[in-house]
Amino acid sequence: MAYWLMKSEPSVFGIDDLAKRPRKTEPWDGVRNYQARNMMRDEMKKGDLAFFYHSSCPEPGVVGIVKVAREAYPDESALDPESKYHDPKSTPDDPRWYCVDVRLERKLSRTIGLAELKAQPALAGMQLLRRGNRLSVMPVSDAEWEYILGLE
DNA sequence: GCCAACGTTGGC
DNA sequence: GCCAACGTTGGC
Repeated sequence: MAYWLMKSEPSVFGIDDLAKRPRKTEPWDGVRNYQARNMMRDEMKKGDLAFFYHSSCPEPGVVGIVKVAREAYPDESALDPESKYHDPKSTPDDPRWYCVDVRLERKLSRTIGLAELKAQPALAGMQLLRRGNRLSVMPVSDAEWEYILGLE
């Protein structure tokens, strides 16, 4: 079982939006970065856990835990001309983009903010904290996972 | 709104 | 294959 971190802008889709979904489950679509896609498509397994991270907002940070409910399948939003995630280079026969389904495990009791994460020497090597990091889906080590939950 | 850091695109 | 231009991300 692997651990992950997945970013979303709460003004677009936040943890409270996920909580309101039927069965608290939602396709994690719209990822348009090859590295992130490859991790979702090739490495994410059903049952894996991920931190739900709020980005581009007043208090960026980890706000909850989600579980991978369905492994990667073609991202239909790429095929939909009406979607803002539409990619004309993706076709049903040769889908370029993939998504997984995530289900809310639980909201954290509080936001564990980016500033707080940065202040932890134990997390100095975390991918999220590396300079210029822009990946929206990234792995989290077992040690990082447990340490962050210990901060809650 | 600014800007640094990337990723992608396309001409050559 | 190189690289400049451009677009996007995301913290501040």
